[in-house]
Amino acid sequence: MSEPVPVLLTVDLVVLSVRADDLQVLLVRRGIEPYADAWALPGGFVLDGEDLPDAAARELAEETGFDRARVHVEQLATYGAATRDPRGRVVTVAHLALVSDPGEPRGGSDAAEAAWVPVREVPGRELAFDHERILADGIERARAKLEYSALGAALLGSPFTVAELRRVYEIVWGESLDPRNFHRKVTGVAGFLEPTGETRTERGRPAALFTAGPAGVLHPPITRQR
Amino acid sequence: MSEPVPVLLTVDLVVLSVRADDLQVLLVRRGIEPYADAWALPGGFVLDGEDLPDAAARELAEETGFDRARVHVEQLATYGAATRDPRGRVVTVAHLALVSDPGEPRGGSDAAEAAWVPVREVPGRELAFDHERILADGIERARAKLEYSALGAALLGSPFTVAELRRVYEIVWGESLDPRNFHRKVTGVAGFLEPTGETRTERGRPAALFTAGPAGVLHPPITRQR
DNA sequence: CGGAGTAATCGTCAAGTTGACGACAATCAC
DNA sequence: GTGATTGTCGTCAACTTGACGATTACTCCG
Repeated sequence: MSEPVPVLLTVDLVVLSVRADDLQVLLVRRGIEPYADAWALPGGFVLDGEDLPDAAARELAEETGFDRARVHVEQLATYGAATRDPRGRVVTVAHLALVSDPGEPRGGSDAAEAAWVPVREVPGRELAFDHERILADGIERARAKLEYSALGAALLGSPFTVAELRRVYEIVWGESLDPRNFHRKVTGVAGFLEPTGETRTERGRPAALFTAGPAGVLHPPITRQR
Repeated sequence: MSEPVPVLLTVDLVVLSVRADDLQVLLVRRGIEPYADAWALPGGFVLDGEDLPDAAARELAEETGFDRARVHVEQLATYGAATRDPRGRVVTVAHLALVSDPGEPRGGSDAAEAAWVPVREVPGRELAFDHERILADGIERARAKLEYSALGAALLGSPFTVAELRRVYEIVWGESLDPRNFHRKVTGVAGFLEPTGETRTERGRPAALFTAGPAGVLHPPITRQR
């Protein structure tokens, strides 16, 4: 019959950001066994009495200094293969965090070292545990949600221009988008972009500035190629 | 510092089916404390050495007799509020299962009683733990995934007619769909429906029979009203 | 057998959306 | 000023959607 088996519970974070014209993920170098010196997703044990969203927000704050108000964090999936951690039964609830470019990461308490790594360079490095799979799932979730949600803005500081938003889509999806059609699309969906009335000039004609609007979902969605 | 806290791990199942022209969920009456005699989602503890998908499939088989080959099961989300179970720290990994009408449920081992309940009648019954929230999340997931995935077929026996599939959409979404446009849409998306060449007659003109095609995602999606 | 009833399927048309791309606007560097 | 650069607006054909008429192929009943 069902015997309850105690497990250890962790939260791991797929922290994505668009930096240096690239989709990057925050990795930490593990200081302790198992997988000492290997790169891994930031994360840690869920503390006594702590809810999962709290644990994820706490780990994110420890690693990046971001507080939960400024970033998007959502639960991704839970990974519980019996053999995923050699120490025993450790189950992790992975979360996806999208942050705007935070500059250099703060060294966290558990982490010997933290670094932003372009996601396309990750397959070269061996990540600890099943973190490569978790990362792949997180990236796919982010790509998919850009289509129908207002998450692109979470990867940008506020306010932002339509061109900056388009660049986020292009970088995350890895395909180029027509500036005119993208502009028509995002400005045409009610509640998606909130015009500030301000403009910002960098090169060329000044661009209007927007903040994320109240619409959580985009209907109809912005479609990527198949 | 982070002290690992052992937790007990369960899997709970939101088992949905379209029966008697209604979206129904499989509930069990709890035989033991806490929440003895209350209705709850079927589920149970993850066993030693058991992976999460295996645990979910095992629980599903125990409650419904369905084997995993014939149903769609996917991980839904993980619920871990510290106070969700009065016995202590119990974290549950909820799964969504979509099954074709299985007739009456088998009484499971843990469950004193099992019953199919129309989802719209659930708010009247107090479900154990946070199961009401889990159920709501499962229903919303099912509704959303019908739009862009081939999951509708998982709620039907095989083969099925276009009208049966449309009825599934109407029941799950709670809105009526134009038969002609629906037919055009689903037969027009490549790889979605596989014609068997057979027909079935009930009333009126015989309907062509289909099986689910190889396409996992529908592009463009079938949209429901907003 | 000949309707009447019922449901499946095909067609049509206007309205809306998309993709491709031309044109113009508003800035900066010189 | 001129040219380079980028943002924004417009246009047009191709496609998709929503509404709905028409036809087809059965069963049932007299």
